[in-house]
Amino acid sequence: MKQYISEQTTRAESLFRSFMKSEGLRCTSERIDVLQEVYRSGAHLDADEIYSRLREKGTGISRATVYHTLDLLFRLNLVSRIDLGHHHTHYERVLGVANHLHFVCQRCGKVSEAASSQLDGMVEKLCATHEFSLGSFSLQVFGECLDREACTFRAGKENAG
Amino acid sequence: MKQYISEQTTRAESLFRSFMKSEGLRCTSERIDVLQEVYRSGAHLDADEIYSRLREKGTGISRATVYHTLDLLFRLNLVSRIDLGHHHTHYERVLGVANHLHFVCQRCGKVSEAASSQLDGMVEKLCATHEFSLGSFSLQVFGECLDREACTFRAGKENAG
DNA sequence: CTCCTTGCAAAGCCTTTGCATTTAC
DNA sequence: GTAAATGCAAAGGCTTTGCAAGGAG
Repeated sequence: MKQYISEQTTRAESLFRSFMKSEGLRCTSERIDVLQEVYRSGAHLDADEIYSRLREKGTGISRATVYHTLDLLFRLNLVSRIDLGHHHTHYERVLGVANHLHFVCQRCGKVSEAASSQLDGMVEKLCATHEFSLGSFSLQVFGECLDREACTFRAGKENAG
Repeated sequence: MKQYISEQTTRAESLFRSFMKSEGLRCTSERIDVLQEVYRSGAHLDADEIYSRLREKGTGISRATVYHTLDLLFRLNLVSRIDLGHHHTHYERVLGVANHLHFVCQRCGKVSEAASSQLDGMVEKLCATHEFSLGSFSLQVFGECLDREACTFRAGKENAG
């Protein structure tokens, strides 16, 4: 698994470098840092979490740059935006995790994931039918954990709105 | 179609009334107004659009009440929250439109919809497997219109971020 | 050398909150 | 009559923007 993430991170980085070159944009260390943070964590982070993690690692990045870079990565379809019901955007890597969805419990706020082998194909088929070029997609399911013992997670930042 | 929407609006309203009764909450005219606005429009509106539309109709509702009510309707799974990449939440009716998804063009900002007969069943199956009780779901696909002539839509509020 | 990018701080926008008033039941 | 809901305005929190300084190509 660790191997796999590292592989996708490298792949994302090299894709990013060619995108940048073809668009006449610059590959700054800040941009690479943001890309790596999203890819290595493998979780759904919000802009502030990315900012804090990078600052903790000693990167002197600013919030403005984090937001700018996330916009850029989103436009290039290297990260996807997801709405977990917290009234602010979360970001997630695209490469290597296309076929999954999020369950958001409206009672305890917990976010869990599920993979589906069908999902990817289905979205691709729908895009083809509707003349749409697929960049990224996100599927959120809101509801409640059925396992009431598991439904206890509470943390300020992670609770459903 | 108009007949169908009206039917779903009535169904939503009566469901809403029983929910309210069972929870000991009150059916105020403001709450009914918000519910009807979302159901009758049939589109994905944001909180401010709902507020403006109701004000234009002469309803003296406040923004605070619109937000409170949308929270309530979301918790009751009568409306769903969707993220169309505009950094603020849009709302959509749940009853009668479960099996559809949104295409968001990152170039022109246009949002279009597609229905899928498989989608609903697939999400239900995944919920069952993962011990999750389905309230509502939303699927957004970000990418670009392939039909370049159609890809021209530009309007401040509706552009992709 | 150019002009893209960064960082800071301020501004902007959406959403929530506190409190007095109103209202559904 | 009483607890719940509304409305206003202010506060809060996430995101964007303007501009000077810095840096990649």
